[in-house]
This record gives sequence, structure tokens and C-alpha cells, in this order.
Amino acid sequence: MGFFTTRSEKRWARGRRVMEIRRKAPALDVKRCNEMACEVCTLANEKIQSPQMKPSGSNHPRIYILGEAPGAWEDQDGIQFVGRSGQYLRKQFPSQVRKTLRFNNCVRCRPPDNRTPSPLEVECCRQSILKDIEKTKPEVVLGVGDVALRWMTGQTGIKHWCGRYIPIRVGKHACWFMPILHPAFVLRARNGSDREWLSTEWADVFESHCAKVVRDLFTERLELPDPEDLEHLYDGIEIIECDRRGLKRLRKRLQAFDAKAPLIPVAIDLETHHLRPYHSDSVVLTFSLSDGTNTIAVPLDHPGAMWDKASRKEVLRLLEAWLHGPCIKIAHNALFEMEWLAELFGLDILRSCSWDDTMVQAYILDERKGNMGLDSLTLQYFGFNLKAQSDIDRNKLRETPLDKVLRYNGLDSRYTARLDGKQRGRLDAEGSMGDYRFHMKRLPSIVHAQALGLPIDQREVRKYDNLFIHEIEKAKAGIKGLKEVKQFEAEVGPFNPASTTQLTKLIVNYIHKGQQIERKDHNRKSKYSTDKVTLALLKHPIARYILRLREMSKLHGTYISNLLPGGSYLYPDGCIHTEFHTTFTATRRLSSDNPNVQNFPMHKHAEVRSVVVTPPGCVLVSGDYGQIEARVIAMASKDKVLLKALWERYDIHMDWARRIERVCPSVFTPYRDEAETKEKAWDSFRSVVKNKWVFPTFYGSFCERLARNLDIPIRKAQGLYDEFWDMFNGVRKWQDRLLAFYDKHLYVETLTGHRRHAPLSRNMIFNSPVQGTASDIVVDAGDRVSEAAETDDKPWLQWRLNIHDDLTFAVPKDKVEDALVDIVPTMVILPFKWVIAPISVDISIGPNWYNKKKIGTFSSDEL
DNA sequence: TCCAACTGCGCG
DNA sequence: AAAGCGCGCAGTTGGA
Repeated sequence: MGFFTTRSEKRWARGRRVMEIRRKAPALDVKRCNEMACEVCTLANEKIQSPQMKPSGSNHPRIYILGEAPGAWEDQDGIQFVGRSGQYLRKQFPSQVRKTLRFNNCVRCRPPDNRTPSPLEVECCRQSILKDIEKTKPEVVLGVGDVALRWMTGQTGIKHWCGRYIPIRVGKHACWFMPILHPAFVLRARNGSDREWLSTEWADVFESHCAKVVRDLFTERLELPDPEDLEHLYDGIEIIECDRRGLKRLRKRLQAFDAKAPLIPVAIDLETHHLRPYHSDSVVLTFSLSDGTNTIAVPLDHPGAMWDKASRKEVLRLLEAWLHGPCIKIAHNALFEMEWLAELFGLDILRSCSWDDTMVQAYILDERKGNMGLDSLTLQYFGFNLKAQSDIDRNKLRETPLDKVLRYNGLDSRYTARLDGKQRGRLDAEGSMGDYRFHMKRLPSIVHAQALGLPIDQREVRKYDNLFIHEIEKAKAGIKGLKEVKQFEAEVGPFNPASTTQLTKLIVNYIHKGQQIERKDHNRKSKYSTDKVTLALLKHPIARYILRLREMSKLHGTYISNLLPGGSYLYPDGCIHTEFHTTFTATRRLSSDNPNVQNFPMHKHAEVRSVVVTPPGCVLVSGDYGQIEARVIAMASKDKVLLKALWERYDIHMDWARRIERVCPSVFTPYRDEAETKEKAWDSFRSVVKNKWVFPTFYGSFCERLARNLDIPIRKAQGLYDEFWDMFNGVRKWQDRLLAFYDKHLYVETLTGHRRHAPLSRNMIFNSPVQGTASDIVVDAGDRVSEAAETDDKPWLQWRLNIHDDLTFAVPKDKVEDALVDIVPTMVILPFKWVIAPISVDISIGPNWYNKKKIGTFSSDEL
């Protein structure tokens, strides 16, 4: 059965669904299936006890439960949802509600061996089910599992869609569709028969969604939706022509928008060539503005745009003036629009007007991945699939006829504006408006950082390019020379050392000699592992070569080759312009890509960082928050011991390093033997204890795992573990409070009020508030420093890099002292009332990202 | 040929 | 039954 497949991002437009069906079964004719139904259905010939099973339950249902297909029990009884999972589903509804249920399946005949019904079978049944829904007029259709979700909406990814209301129209009847998890999946997850070990979490989610529907229908009086009428999608969209009249209409429309400002916000959407404005041929092709009712779509630099030079300039001038005007601007992913507009009109566009962002709104309301695209959201709020409305290839907009681009552009901005209205209402209702505003504050400084970028030193890049290629070749040659590899190549074919499957075959079939490469952690699917830890135990020269090859390839492929001229991360200005996202992580951290600066080597091969340099005459100044997550744990839990340790500068990691050494001296021996001095030995042991004992324990690691981490006997670890929680019992109590809060609300909150929703495992419940709060502290500080960059006209106060707990600035050499006076206090003195621990930053300075020297630690209680 | 899943590995 | 959390990217594999 296919109900738990997770095809997260894939979107199934209606047309695409048909294509998909055709591709799977070239002979399949959807129209014919719909018309001929059972006459062409492959299930018609199967031996079935209850063929074409009639829907069961109420004839005037309030809730219509739509499953995938009958199973064995259902086929035997001739009634839907009577098997084990069916009973579990029925149990979710109180007895008076049960009388209002009607049951049906997407496919009415049982497919042999409960296989997933084929597209043809699904299409053959479709009309009969649609007719039944239309006839019986339910208020909510509960789509059970992935198949029903796809059947009704064309979407996949039930885990991302479950629990959302989607307006639908079935014939003349309009109602809600809510996908829910399949009870069979929930039950199996609970029994833990496969890797879905998030057991009761999924059951909680499933049960809460059922309960939500019952509550909304029987106590809250859910109103029926009014899905958008596809006939009127393009209403009020005005295409501006490239002539005097067009210019006049543009001016008039902008004035009309301004007349209603700031009451009525206006959406802005740009269509561009390239996703970033830093390429030599990056241009804005068209733009569109809409208040949801009136929309204009304006050509700009699309090849089909026929503005004369003066008129084009006037269009830009009008747009710029309007941007600085009183209207509140909405965008879907405002970072994108802001970045392009900053490139067109200068950086002061970022803070000179107020921005709203429908993607951020969606993220605040529900951070689940894959559903923040405008097309998913229009489906959810308006009941139609936006992308399916136009057959446009987003990657080829420059080659697409102008009028087509404009219509598409207009539709996007129109629905961005309308979406803003809907989501704003929900943010208010859920009490999340404050969180949303807090989130929006960070956008200008992020765009500013992206626009400034950072210069790359090509000499360094070339140096590492040569070095790594040389090392890669050396390792490859070493591998080729091994006799087992020669044997493998003679018998099987060329050996690719980068292929884990080939490497496994080589080891198992040619090297073996009783050596084990079985996977120890069962979080992965494959039986064998060739990762670093496993290979390190392999007593054969291939292990050393492979690890060296991987080490060098990783460095070269991920950090160096894309920075060479022509590499995808290097722009014509010689800089990288890393993109920071605010809506990708589940915890509110920023994520970074193109290139991801958050995973550049920091420990082994940190010297690679020297490719990132500063503009001429500047140095890099970094402020690193010290132990920020520990401080957040202390502030959230108010644990007396932890707070005291922070105020008195007591080093709890070293404390635990010593405690562990006392109980189990042998774990320290290797550190003592390896280090030059005793002090250095303790230093490195301390950092191991920090990362393998203290933090994992705070984040929910159990004793067995900790013992394995440090390689100490479980009996001794147990004593230490108990001692740890005895000492920090305030943290333990706080964790219990978090669990109770989650049980009640099905979400947890950061100290800044940001929510992360179910399903959450026990450890995510502990971790999310900490990680999210720590990130908010850092990003907010970056934003406040950056604001000073603008108001005090000190451009060097705009941060360039944010890596979870640090902010890095490029400061002119003669302004460093001055900059620190601004940066340090802003970073350590936090404007939140829950701050009850001292906050500290380490400042380091240097000519590039690698060669930095720590100049001091500054703490809030010393300033 | 393209896409998604998987493995492995870098960072906090 | 078993459990630290959070990311993004490169490269391979296998299915459509």
C-alpha cells in the first residue's frame, strides 16, 4: 500500500496528473475511463466478494470519509473501514458524530493482495464517487492517506498536508477537504515495525486532526467555503502596454493604490531572468502590483517590452517613487523581491517602506516543509492550483511571449494580495501576529548582507584547487594499485571509489577475510556501511586511501571548485552572494546556500576559509556568542545551578570532564598521551565531554548512548548520569513542563514566542525551544547592529555572515575600535525581559575568514 | 534524460 | 523498540 510515501516537493498539476497517468499506462485514456468506468477497469475481472462496494453510513453525512480501497475485511463484509485500522478510525468519532459519517473509497473494488490501485482503476471509479459526494453534500470530506489526497487535490506528501482544510467544489457542491494520516500507518508506526519510530507522535497528530474536524463541525460551526471560480481568476488584471497610454495608466493605478494606503496593502511580484540579480545578464522581465481586486502587470526588460529609453526610465522612476511611498508592500518570499529591488534602486529601499511576506506568514502558521509555495497556498486557501492555470516554464520566462508572462505575473501578485488577507486573519486568531512581526524585522539586514556579499581571493582558491586535485589523484592511484581492486576490475569492470555500492562489493567479495562492515546504527536502510567510523576499523590499506580520497574530494567539490571562475558560486564582481533563508528550518534558524557558508571547515582544514576575504582596506570582525545554547537552557529552565555557574564563570564542561575522569580514569589516558602538555590534554578532553556528554544529556540522550559516546562502562555512566540530573534537576523539571505543554497544545514555543508544531518526538520538544531561542537572539542582534549601520551611517556595521552563533562584519581598518563600541554592547545587551543570565561574546579579528585572532571576551555583566 | 532517494560529511 | 537536535551539498543509484 502506498499511503505513506513521502514525495514532498512534487506538485501534481491537473494536466501533469493526466500526463503521469499516460506515462504509466500509455493506453490509458482518462476521459474514456471516466465515461466507461467498470467496462474498461482491470479490477472488473478480479475475483471480488463485494465488487463496486456501495458507500455506507449516513445518507446525509456531515463528514464523508474517503479511503483508498477496500481491504480483506472490508471486501468480506461489504462495508468500508471495518478492519483493524477502520475500527481505529471510527473510534475517533463520538457516537452521535458517528451517525453523521459516510464511508467510501477512491476505488470500490478490492485490488488483489491489497496492492495500490492503478491510475486506470482510480480514474474508472472517479465519477461514481464524485457523484456520491455531490448527491450527499457533506460539509467535510476526510481524505484518508496519500491516495485520497492525490485523488482529490493532485498533491502528494500526506505528512505535509494532513490537517489542513482545502476548499473544493464537487459538481455543484462546495465543501472542505481535509487530508488525514492513514490509520494503518499510525498503528504501524505505533508498533514500530519499521524506521517510523516516532510512535505515538503520529497517533497524536492523527487523533488531533479527527478531533479538530469534530470540534469545528459540532461546536464551532464551520462555515462552508467558497472556492474560487476559475472563470474569474483573471478579473481585474490589467496588462500595461509599452506606450504613452500605458505609462499614463501605470501612473493612475499607482496613485489609486497610494490613495488607499496604508489601509490596503499591495502585493508586488517580479519575474526575472536568473534567480539572483548579480549575473551580468540578470534583468527584471516584468513586474506586477495588486491589491487583490485591481492588478497591473507591467513589462520592463522582457525582450518583448517595447519601451523607448525615456519611457523605460519613467517606468522605473514611477516604481521607485511608489516603493518609497505609503503603501505597505506584500511579496511571496519578500527576500527575493527586496534583493532585486535593492539592486535596481539601492539599499535604502529595504527599510524605507514596510514589507509583508505571505511565505513568512505561512511559515509561522505551519512550518512543515514543501507547502510554502504560492501554488500550494492558493490550493489551501482558494481551492485551485495556481501553477496549473498556466503552462509556463518558469526557467524560460525570457523566451516566453510577453503577454503570457504578464498574465502569469498578474495572477501571482493578485493571489499574493488575497492570500495576505486570509493568512493575516489566521495569524490574529492564533495569537501569532507578534511572532510574525518579530520575524519580519530581520529581512532588511539579511538582504543587505546578501547584496554586499564577500570577496573571494582567487589566489587562495587556485592554491587549494591544485593541492586537492593532486591529493585526489594520489589517493586514486593508490587505490588502483591494490591487488583486490585489480582483481575487481578484471572481473566486474572499472572501480569507482566514490561509489559506496561498489566499495561494499569490493570489501565483501574481494577483501572480506572476516572483516565486518555491517551498519551499527539502524537509522539507515542499507545493511552495510562504508562511513568513516566503519572504514577506520577495516584492517586494509584501501580504508586509508578511500578516507583520504573522500576528505579531499569533499573539500574540493564542496568548498573550492565552485569558487573558481565560471563556478556557480562566483559572480562577475568576484564575490559570493550567499543566500540566507528564514523559512526553511523547523526551528527558526537561518539556513544558507549558494554557497552554504554554515558548513565551511572549522576544525580540520579550517585553512580553506582563507578563500573568503574582505574588501580592500578592511578586516573581518567576528562576534561569537559564548555557550549561547547553555545560556538559553539556563534562562528557560531557571535552573539555579546552571544559572549560578554562568554568573560565576564556572566551567561546567571542565567540571564534568574532571568528574568523568575521576570515575573512569582510563577514558582520559589517550588525551594525556597525545597532547604536548597536561593543560592541552584537559582542553581537548573538555571539548569531547562538552559535545558527547553535557549537550547530548541536555537534549535528551540516554545513558546507554552517552556511555557509548565516551566509551565508558554503562554501570559507571549510570552513576554519572544520575549525578548529572541530580545536579541540574531544574532543567529536568523544565523538560517535564515542556512535555506537558506539548501534550496540551501540540506545539512548543521559543522564549520569543515562536511555535513549532506536532509531530515532535521527545527530544525535538526539548531541543526546539533552545535552538530557536538561541537563533533568535543572534539574528535579532544582527538586525539591531545593522539598523545602526543605517541610522548612524556606518555601513561597516552591516553583518556579512551569520553562522548560528556568530556575526561577522567587514570593517575598515581604522574603524575597528569604533565598530566594537557599537557591536559589542548591542550583541550582549538583549532587549528581552526573560534574559536572566549573563550573555557573552568572543571578538576575533583578522584579514580573512581563517586568520583571525581572538582579542577578548565581553560579557553583559561587565559592561 | 531527469528526478528523487540514499549515503556520506561538513558545520552549529 | 528505540531515541540528542538542526541544516545543505556532492556524488551515486535506480526508476520512470
